[in-house]
Amino acid sequence: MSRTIKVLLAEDQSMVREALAALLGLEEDIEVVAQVARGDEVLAAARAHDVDVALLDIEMPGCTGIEAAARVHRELPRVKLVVLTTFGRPGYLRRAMEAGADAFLVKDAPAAQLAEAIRKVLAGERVIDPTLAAAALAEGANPLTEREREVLRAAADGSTNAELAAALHLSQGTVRNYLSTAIQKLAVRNRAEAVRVAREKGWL
Amino acid sequence: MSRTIKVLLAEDQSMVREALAALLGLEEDIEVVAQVARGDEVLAAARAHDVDVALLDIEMPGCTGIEAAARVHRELPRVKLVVLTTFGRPGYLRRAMEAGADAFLVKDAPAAQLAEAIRKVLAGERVIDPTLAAAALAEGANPLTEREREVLRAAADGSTNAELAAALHLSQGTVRNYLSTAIQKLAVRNRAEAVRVAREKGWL
DNA sequence: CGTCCCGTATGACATCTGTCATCCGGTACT
DNA sequence: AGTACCGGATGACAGATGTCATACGGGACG
Repeated sequence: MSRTIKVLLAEDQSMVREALAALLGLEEDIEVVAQVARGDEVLAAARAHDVDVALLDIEMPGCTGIEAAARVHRELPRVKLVVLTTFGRPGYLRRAMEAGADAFLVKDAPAAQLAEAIRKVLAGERVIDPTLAAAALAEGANPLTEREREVLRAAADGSTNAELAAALHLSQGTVRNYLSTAIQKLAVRNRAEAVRVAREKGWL
Repeated sequence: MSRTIKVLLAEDQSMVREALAALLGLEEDIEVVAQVARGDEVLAAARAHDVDVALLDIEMPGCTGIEAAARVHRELPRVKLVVLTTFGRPGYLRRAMEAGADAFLVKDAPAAQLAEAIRKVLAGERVIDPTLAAAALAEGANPLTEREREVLRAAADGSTNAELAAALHLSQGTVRNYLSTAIQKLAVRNRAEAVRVAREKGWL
């Protein structure tokens, strides 16, 4: 009756990627037909191998798994999308869902959930950790504007105001204004804390 | 003629841990006899299962894989130690070796190297990525004193001088002095950069 | 014994950062 | 037409941060 499920695996750490492939290889009905290590190779590989499900890590070079998910969702809407991540950040979940993901798993969930999630999304179900879903809903939307996010991202490595101003083509005063409003919105006391909190929430 | 190799797997993310177990399970001569998710459970599990090799992730709750390695090395010197990490930080390699590790692998190395490394350490060999080894030697030793490290670690989350002083039972001026010297030793321009650089080098 | 480094501390100083009020031009919604 | 919000900017001010000189007691090492 049903053929095996063709899976694309996107994860930058080869040891983890191949280990996950070995894990999925143990399942009778699942076959990993393609592996990529970069976000920007996902779409082409998914198309070339006519996969049923794409399993995407978020943190990858090239582009994030969320961006890759959005592209696949647009170009190959038939492909089911499972997003897998180290960090259970509510903002990630929200963005993954907006990008068209069908399942969202964190890497410290039991391994059995992986194959299970793949089967469920193919059956049309959505798979989301209920705790995370609650957290994502509870915390509300990202209060930062696009510019504030940019400045905060750029400030994350310890750049000074002068460097930020130069890099973003803004005046130093404007940089300080954005950081100041971001600091207030996040209810913290300096840029370093703002970066940390925004990161933790997946807003960065 | 030799029995199977008994391996202990220590890694906090269960999906990754079980995937690695699946990967090693494919090898005829290797058997994963124990899995733990915390650094502070390594020693007891290694002893209880009389393992030949312990495969240790560095980033774990309880204690780091490096600390766990040091304990096992002291208590069960017969057990070979393979340290596995996401981050190829030269300082990590150095500390792992000082803790008695026999092999040091990064997670973005090919999966085949894992089983290979396990066999090699049992044969008495040491397994280290040559590029990393060179980097570790090239960058020299950690220039920070113990106190400077502590202050930098505490400052990493965005705490202010006043909070650091209170937390570490120091005067504010002393905190500033330590941060200032750390900033100079790392040749950067503020605490945020100092934290970033020290992290990247594995000195934190 | 002298020298060096570490941990700790102070005070003074310059610079950086964060806040606030205020302004302008554009867009979007009512 | 009015209001609200965003991106962008300025100037003034207070407080935080980074630098430097200097000091003292304790190990370590020659």
